[in-house]
Amino acid sequence: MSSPARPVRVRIAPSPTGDPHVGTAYMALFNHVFARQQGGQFILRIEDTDQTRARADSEQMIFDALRWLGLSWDEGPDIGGPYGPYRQSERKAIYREHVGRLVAGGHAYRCFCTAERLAEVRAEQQARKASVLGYDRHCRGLDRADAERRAAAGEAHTVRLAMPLTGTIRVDDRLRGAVDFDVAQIDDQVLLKSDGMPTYHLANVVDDHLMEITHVIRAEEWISSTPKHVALYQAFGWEPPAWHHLPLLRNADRSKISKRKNPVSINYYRDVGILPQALVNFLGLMGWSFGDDREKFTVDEMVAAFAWDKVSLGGPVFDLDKLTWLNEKYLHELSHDQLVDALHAWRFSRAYLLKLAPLVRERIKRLDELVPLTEYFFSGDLDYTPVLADLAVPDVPPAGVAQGLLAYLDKVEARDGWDAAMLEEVGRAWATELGWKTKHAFMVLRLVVAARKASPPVFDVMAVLGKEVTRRRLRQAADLLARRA
RNA sequence: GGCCCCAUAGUCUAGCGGUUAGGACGUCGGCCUCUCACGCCGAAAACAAGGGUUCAAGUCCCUUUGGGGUCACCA
Repeated sequence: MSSPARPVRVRIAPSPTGDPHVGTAYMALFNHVFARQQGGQFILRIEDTDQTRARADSEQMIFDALRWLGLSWDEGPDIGGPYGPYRQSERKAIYREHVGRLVAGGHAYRCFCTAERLAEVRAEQQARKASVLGYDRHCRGLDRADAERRAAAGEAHTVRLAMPLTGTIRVDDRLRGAVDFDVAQIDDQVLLKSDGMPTYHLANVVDDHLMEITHVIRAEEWISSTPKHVALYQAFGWEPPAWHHLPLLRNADRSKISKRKNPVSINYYRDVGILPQALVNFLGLMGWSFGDDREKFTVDEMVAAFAWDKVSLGGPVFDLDKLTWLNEKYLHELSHDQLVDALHAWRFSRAYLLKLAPLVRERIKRLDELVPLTEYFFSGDLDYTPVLADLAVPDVPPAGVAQGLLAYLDKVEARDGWDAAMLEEVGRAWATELGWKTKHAFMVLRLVVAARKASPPVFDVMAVLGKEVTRRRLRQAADLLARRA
């Protein structure tokens, strides 16, 4: 922004820790639109520095979901580019070298504090209701040569940023104006973890600089860590990008959108038959408008009309009803041919029927029984009213059943992949743990996913139904049971 | 709790000192119609509160209230 000749380069940096998130799509849309309008580049960078949370199939799902939405990128791990690698786990040497520079310059220091000590410090601060929580800078005063010796000897440690001790740091947010932070509020952030991986803060600053990112367009939740990033830019002697913090998508209760309260996986919307152009359009309506009454528009139209001053900062509630209305508009616009294509891409494909075939083959006496038998595979939310009485486990109150269902969900989500064997393995362990007979436990699951007492093996049903729809049904049923209690 | 952000109907939003505060979703009513849906017409529904500034405040400033975010070897 400071030198107008510099081409606009923006990025999104999702971490592959689960399902492709609508928040990722939301940020991708605004980055993509701005880059295209400015004739710049949009970069996709994978922030996979947390090995404990990384999920094997997650990265590919992010690519697929964004492609499905039509939000293309110019550089990324899958297509390469002149600023690669675009996967942070492949850039460890770069971060290490930069941290070395910081330490040498006195802008960072090695910290040998154990997780236990940090927990104690935190507990102590909470106990005395300290106004400012955070690291107590215990290792900041360590003799430098001594610290280097300990590190060289292999002693486990992290590297922390030595924040300025007095003064304020100004974040010039392009959407809100200047935001000042008192450095007394900010502790010495870990830059390099003891496993040698960088934290987000370090990796993000180093990569944004090296990749020549000009505008950081990200969610509002980052705004309070931005002063740390600004301090890092200062420590490196680099010029920070232009900051744009967009509002957070919200649940109906206005908290930050979360899977506990709202479907957040892009795959969910795909699986219940939302068209990609409707989802993208809807996301464009969240926090942005043409300035007139236009609500239905394409990405191209948004690119043509985009302006930062048309962004509103109140956190928008993600309203499924309005998304559905928009989807209806797009659906009605399709030709018969296109409708059939959409249905085919959704569930009426040979591939999907092939998944259904083994489940129904022995259960139908005539072909005309297929549809009534498999209706719940082609439905979104189910109506549990007819089976409400059966949706129970002997001697367990409804609230307990609800909790049990959510517990199953948690266990299953902690695992990679989605197949019947895994689902059953988790299911058996879960039933044992709760002390529920498998017969009862599995019947409840069956009623949740199929809303009927007769179905193919429940874990096969869940496998074909997919994670998103299964998750939603478990939550809906749990909510229903919790409300009855 | 500290710090930071935000504030027009239940929801998404227009408004950028002078408007009967506009549009959309949802809700309700009606029309159309063999049914349903679509479509069309209509209704109820908002400037969080209090102080300023100004001839004039939804619009500018302050305070309060409310909501949110953040305070990890997660991003």
